[in-house]
Amino acid sequence: MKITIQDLANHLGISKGTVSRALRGYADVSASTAKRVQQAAKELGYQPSAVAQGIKTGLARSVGLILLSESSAASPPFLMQFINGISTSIAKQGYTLTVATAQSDAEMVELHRDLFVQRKVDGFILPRTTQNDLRIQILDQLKAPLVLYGQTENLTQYSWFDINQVECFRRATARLLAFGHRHFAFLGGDAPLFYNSLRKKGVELGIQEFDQGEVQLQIFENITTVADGLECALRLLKSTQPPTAFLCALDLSALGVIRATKQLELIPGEHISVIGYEGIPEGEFSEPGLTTFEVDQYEAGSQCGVKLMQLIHEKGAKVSGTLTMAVLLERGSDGPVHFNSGELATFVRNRRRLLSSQDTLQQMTEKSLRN
Amino acid sequence: MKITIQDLANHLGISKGTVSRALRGYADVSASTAKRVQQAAKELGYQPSAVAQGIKTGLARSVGLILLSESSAASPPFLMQFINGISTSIAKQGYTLTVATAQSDAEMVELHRDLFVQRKVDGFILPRTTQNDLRIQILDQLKAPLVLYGQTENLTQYSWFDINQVECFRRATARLLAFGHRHFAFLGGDAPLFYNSLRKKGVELGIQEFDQGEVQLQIFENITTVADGLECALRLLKSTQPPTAFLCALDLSALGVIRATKQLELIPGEHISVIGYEGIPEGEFSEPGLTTFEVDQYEAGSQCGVKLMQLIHEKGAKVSGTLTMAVLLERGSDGPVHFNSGELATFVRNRRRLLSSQDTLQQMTEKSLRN
DNA sequence: AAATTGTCCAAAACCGGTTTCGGCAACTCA
DNA sequence: TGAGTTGCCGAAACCGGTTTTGGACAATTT
Repeated sequence: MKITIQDLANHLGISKGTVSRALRGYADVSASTAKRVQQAAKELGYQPSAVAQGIKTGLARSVGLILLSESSAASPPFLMQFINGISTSIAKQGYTLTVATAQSDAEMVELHRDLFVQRKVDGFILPRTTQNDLRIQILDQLKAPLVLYGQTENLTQYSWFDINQVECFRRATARLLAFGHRHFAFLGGDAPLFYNSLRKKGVELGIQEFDQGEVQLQIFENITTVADGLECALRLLKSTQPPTAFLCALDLSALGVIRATKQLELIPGEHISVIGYEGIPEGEFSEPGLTTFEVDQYEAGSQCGVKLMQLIHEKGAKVSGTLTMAVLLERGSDGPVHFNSGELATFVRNRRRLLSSQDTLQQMTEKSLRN
Repeated sequence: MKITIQDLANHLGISKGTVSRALRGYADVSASTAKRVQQAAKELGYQPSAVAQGIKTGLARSVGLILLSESSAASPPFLMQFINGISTSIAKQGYTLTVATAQSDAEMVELHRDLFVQRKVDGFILPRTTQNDLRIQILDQLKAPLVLYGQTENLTQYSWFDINQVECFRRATARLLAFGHRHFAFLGGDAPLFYNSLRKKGVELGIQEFDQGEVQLQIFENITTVADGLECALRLLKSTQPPTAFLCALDLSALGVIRATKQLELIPGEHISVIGYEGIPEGEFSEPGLTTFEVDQYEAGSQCGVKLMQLIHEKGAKVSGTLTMAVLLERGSDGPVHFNSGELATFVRNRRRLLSSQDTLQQMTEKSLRN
């Protein structure tokens, strides 16, 4: 049913070796036969089987991306654009992307090993790197080509791509300090992941450079969803020493903070400042828009793909790391300090009192409007 | 470097044919040698090359999922869970998922053809089906196994899985009619996709069954994002005959509607009703929670995977379609009718007047609170 | 004791490509 | 004209598996 190289050779009355050489553009085949073969291949819709090719070359022409199947709801929002970037960048060389999901960290490591040993993939892209990444260890043993999206320890041995998150958060902190803020909260993300330490370091660096001894910083970890951010911010804002500036490792938690301000009828960008990181689409439509660093996830995937292609194809290719910047989108969720921490606490207290009385007022107003 | 079956055979002093038969569990190999081989394979970490296996069996042991790389922002939210479902369901039989992205509809068709002709995949899962799906046509020609996630015309020839979306929207409509609503808006999604016609049909069916001649229905299409929903709902609510009930083909647009009510200080579930479809996580955290049909995307992917495995492996396997229901999550965004359309229009008009005057009031209040 | 059967495995063919090798014919050059 | 190139292509080996074939030997039957 499917046409093979032998079929094509018979059809043309030449040997399959010649067909192969003609299609791969070898010199020792006459221009006329080469043309004839290519013509016939197109007409009959012949394309060599990647499987059969792979057996000789030892390559599967596919790269692996293995995700932890987080049973909890959604996956990191960046993923689809990242996948898109990878697959389009590797498509040029006839490569495809193999996506698998693991249910646990242990299975994640096994999957990497198995896919490579079975030659289903020629290399891996590793997102969400940790300090001491088990995936890297096993792939090192197997001498499997890999590219990190993110950083880790002993970075010089690997190819990697990352955003300079330290610098992003240093700048965000400096910006808020310049706005006059002195009470900060850092809502960190997944504690085990390397990015989290980088973003935290950026905040600490920013404060350290300013260094007036009057800056307060509260640090939280594992604030990864809107709900987490909402809860954390509510708690903080109701405290006696609320932060006036929220630095969020993730846009999702930043959106949670904004939602918290809504509940307390505070105005982000005025009463408090919030800065996020990642640039997810929802950030544009919140009220006010979320000030955040926009990461080009497509570009990230694309670069990882290109680096991996180099490692796989260019013999003795050097590993290379790339650090780029994300762009700060200045939207409305941050601005000059309005209250200091104490004033904010008082303001919130009054607001809450007002809100509970308004509830009854609201009902009365509506009744009157209806008539 | 990588160990082959020949290496293993030499190491054991037997022929590679015997090794192969031992590992694949053939009967004509003594129990003792079988054990010895399996033992050695484990110790040396031997796993047969999927590529080499594929050449004999003609199978790549991978299924394809090709996505349209929508340059615009995010991808359909359902995707990651769906991918997760596919890949875990096919992993049992040693299959992996090959994901590729196309930049246009034409490239989408080409990619399907090429991946199959090159034997990179053994079959496809087709999400986001359209009325006259070009992917199906080309795969039919190639006799490629395929499973639809969604429906299309001439459905009996294919395996497919879908949610009974007609019934979902019929029920949603009946529910809102029972709540007393008479003015409806249906915010449709991607017009070319088949799901859109199904959901619209459900709404029309629901109204038709009620059939009192007093029901108004406005239909819109291509409302696919929060921003779209927001804009559309604002326009409608400010009109002279606003709908009191919004049936949204997508949760995202439903969230946009809720956001519109916020701007007008209307209360969803009280002043108006909104029902969505899909059950994305954000729907839980909106205020109030979004009433919606929760679709188990993991299960959908899983079922598609299972069906495709049957088509690929069981010779002469029958195609099969499966229709399941989504569960209605009754959260707060819908409820008994409060205003009729005319009353709502008046209410909105007054609210807007109030809001613009409040803006100045607000500023004064704050000033006084600060002192 | 000869014939038959069954057990187990080595050898070889095969899958669909790629690449090496070698040979024929046509050309070049002294 | 004869030796050495060169251009072109068929034949064959190879990649790493699977599967078929066939044969050696032991165990059973007649």
